[in-house]
Amino acid sequence: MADSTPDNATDNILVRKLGVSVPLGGGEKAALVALLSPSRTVPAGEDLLLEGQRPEAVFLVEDGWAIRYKLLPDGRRQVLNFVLPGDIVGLRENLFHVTPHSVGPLTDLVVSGIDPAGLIELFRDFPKLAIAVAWSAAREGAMMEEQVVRIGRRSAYESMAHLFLELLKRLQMVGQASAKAFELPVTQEVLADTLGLSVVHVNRTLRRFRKEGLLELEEGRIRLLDLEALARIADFESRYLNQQRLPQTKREQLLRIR
Amino acid sequence: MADSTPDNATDNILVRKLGVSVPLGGGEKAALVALLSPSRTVPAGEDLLLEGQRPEAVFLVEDGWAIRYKLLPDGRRQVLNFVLPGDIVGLRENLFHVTPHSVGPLTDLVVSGIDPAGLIELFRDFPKLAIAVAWSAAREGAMMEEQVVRIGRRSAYESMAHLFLELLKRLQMVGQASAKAFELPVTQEVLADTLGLSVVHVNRTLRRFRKEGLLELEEGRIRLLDLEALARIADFESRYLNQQRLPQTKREQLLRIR
DNA sequence: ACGGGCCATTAACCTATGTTAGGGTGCCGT
DNA sequence: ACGGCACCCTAACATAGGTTAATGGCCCGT
Repeated sequence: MADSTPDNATDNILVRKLGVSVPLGGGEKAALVALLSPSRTVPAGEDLLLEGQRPEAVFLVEDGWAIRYKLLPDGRRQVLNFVLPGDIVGLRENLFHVTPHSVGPLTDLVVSGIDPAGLIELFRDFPKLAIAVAWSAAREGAMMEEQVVRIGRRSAYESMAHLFLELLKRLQMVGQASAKAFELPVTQEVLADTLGLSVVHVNRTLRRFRKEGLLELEEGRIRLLDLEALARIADFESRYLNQQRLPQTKREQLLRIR
Repeated sequence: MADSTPDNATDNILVRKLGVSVPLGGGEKAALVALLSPSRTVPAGEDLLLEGQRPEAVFLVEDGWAIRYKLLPDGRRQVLNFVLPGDIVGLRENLFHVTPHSVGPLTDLVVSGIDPAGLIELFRDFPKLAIAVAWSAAREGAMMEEQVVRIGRRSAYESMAHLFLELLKRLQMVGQASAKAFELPVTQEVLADTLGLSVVHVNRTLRRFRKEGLLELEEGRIRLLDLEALARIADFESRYLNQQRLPQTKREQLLRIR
């Protein structure tokens, strides 16, 4: 849930996101904002990054959705994760001379460019920023790990519930979701390619959720009707998204399984 | 296929690995080595990191294998990736209050501790090291993406071939594999939990590979008999593992280091 | 107003993979 | 030397999820 102090509310979305892990001072905020070039809109069809190409630019997504994905030669597609407002695209990829995945918008995308060299400059003067960026990268890594578990060891029913809950939380953090509903500008095909399923089975599974009264989904808007039930089905644990500290006792419990 | 200059051959394994992306000078190498505490051996049963715990230490793995894994409450396990010699454990996790996954040795593990604060200190004096570490983290991210595609969109047959090829390449880079064979200290259950399959199906799939004369696997040693065929089956593309460094000019731009 | 896409939906059928249930081997502790 | 115990292997059967195919709605360009 986004911080609600008036001060934070007016911050740039990037500042707000990085500020979650490390409190940023005025100088840091200003320096960060100064790095951003004026925003422009990328239309829904046009990929920002293409697998196998040289990564050119680094973007901050200010509004809209995109996916990171990979294609197999026979056309199968796997969506790696969703890119939401506040996310940075292309920073990690910039360390390679060839991008390992593509990034394609699902909606029109409002982005502003970031000068990667300038960002690295900044790290020298504001080490906190380096930590904040590293933290954000680590969080992305944690989400990727959840994605592996979802696909590898959860059923379609479980993993779809898990995905919806993750999206809800992520969107709430950037102020783009209410308590239980959000815009979901995604076809069933995209869901299928995210969860490693077929379109037909995604449809079947959605039907089941609807029949059980767990969610409504129409016209690109989803409403999760029973968060408790969904979290139980998915074994959803949002810790990896907000990283609160575990209470002492629970931590002790977790120690010696298996 | 480690670099074979006598100079590199005697380098510490961490130096050797980080040096792949960014050439390191003598001062950098020495400073890095100075960070390492004397190595000790962790027995095969004892987890280095436990999901949900506070991450305490950061290790360099000097010898042996481990897995990063997650457990679901009902006991299902998903292996996220393999930790091989030269890999660092716990650095990313140190940014969180709570570790998102466990790390368990598959063999006795020779590790030496790294002082994370000291490492971050070093980044100030040797920015190249920061880039090298970031590069290594990005490479891990790329491997994780491959893991998602393997599990989500490849068949058991394809994804097992893909995994074996990835392991072959990774081990060759640290001098632990010959042209087509390597030690594989892994039960079929571990393979199953890595690929999101059942043990029985792993066994079936191995039988098929054997029958087709594509590999031999016995007593913890695997030999890939037809790399070409396996690569074709898996659509294996090793670029994400090699990732030559950026061309000079671009890199200088990025670093702004002289 | 029409045709063609794209998308959601459903039913019928199929198969890759899971589950259950065993048997065999080698190793380890007593 | 013996009984676990971990691991590999296999067969028989079960099912989650894939495939194919068809229908209908909606939007968009002409």
